[in-house]
Amino acid sequence: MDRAGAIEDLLTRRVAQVVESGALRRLLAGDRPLRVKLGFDPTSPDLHIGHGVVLERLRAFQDLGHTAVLVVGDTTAQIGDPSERNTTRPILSADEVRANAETYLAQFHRVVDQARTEVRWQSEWFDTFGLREVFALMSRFTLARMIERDTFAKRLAEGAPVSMHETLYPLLQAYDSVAVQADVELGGTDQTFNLLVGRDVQRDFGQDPQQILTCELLVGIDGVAKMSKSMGNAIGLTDPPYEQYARTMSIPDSLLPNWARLVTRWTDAEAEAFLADLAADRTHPKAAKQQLAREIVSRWHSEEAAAEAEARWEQEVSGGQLVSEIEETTVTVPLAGISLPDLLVAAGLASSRSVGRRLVRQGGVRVDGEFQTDELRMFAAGIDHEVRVGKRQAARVRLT
RNA sequence: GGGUAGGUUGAGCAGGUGGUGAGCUCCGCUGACUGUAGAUCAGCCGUCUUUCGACUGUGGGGGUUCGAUUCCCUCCCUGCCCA
Repeated sequence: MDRAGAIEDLLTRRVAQVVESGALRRLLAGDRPLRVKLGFDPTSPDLHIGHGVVLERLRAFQDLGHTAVLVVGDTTAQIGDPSERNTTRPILSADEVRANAETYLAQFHRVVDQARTEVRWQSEWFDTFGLREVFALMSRFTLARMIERDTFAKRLAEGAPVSMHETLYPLLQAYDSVAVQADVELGGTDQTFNLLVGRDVQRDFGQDPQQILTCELLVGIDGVAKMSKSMGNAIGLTDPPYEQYARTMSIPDSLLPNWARLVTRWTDAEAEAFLADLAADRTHPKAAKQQLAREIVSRWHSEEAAAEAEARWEQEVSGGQLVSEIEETTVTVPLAGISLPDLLVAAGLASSRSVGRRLVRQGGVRVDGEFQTDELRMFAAGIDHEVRVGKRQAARVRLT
């Protein structure tokens, strides 16, 4: 791909919106290496494949000779991004923040070139930020402007609490752009408001406002909310191959377009062809999803890992035979033996004895392949058992 | 500061002004069906209990009472109105 084509691709592929695309095009056409900012809060360090979309755009900037500027939000982490619903966040210790940042960076550099990345910590400028500076920052913004933001507006309408310090979050993130002199900032569409505030604040500090490029959001495996670790609907970049494969297979069919366009290495033409075949019934939805799952695992692990994961999934889930390696637990059995519900609890397959009893009654428990009906069955020490609950959970239990 | 409405099991609610709140909808779990899921259907969905039952739970703490989710005191948290 030539440079013009690469620029075009950068500005359109998986991109939701470019603020002032004309201005960004002129910057990209110039000789000056641009400073392309991306911020993250070191609250939860694990990246998921939805983040991959933004990282890949950042990498595309690098490939055109620009510099990635990663801002570690060690200050704003203590507020919590208001675009997440949860208001209460634990205050992290400095050590936790550092550890999270390290984990994050290791995953980040799987996509983004380390050599052309500048890592900056917010505390660098915010630790010496005085009340005067806070005043200056706040005075340039109005309450009306702040509460027009959709998440605040929504919470206010619902009668949910909005804390004052949360309104500070966008301002602090915006000031980061001043501190690192960002030319461009990237983010998901949920970051649009924060990114726009950055432009205003930069103008106030005499800088040219940054250009903004937002990426399409990936919908989580529940098919409803955007992918997020805290929602439990995410696939982590470092999740093991089988995990990634199986979780991809569990997405609803309706999500295939969203995923095919965002999380594959396919070109737009390839993705559209894939979707056209699906729509015209030339591809079975299951086969299509398997193709997608293979692509995801291949991308983050390897083709071999993807093939293995698929073979295992076919056997275990599709074929209904869970035979693979299972976690092994050792349980010390009292002289009288251990009852089935206790065994389930000890193996971590039930949260309480009552739950264990219910599972047995509902016919969801198998021991060594046999469905169990007697919730009072006792097990003696010395014999190991393979215990399964439902289709997914299993443990090998060593009784001593 | 004044007023007012609230805080009930993971979430959202109902109920409840002294005589047993485990009731609903989500979520979740198990089974059936399928194409793995989803959808649909059936069941379950506080803890303990060989099933008879027992215990815990209505923001925290204290009080009155034979008995408190209910009455009283106090503290914490949230919405709205007024200033």
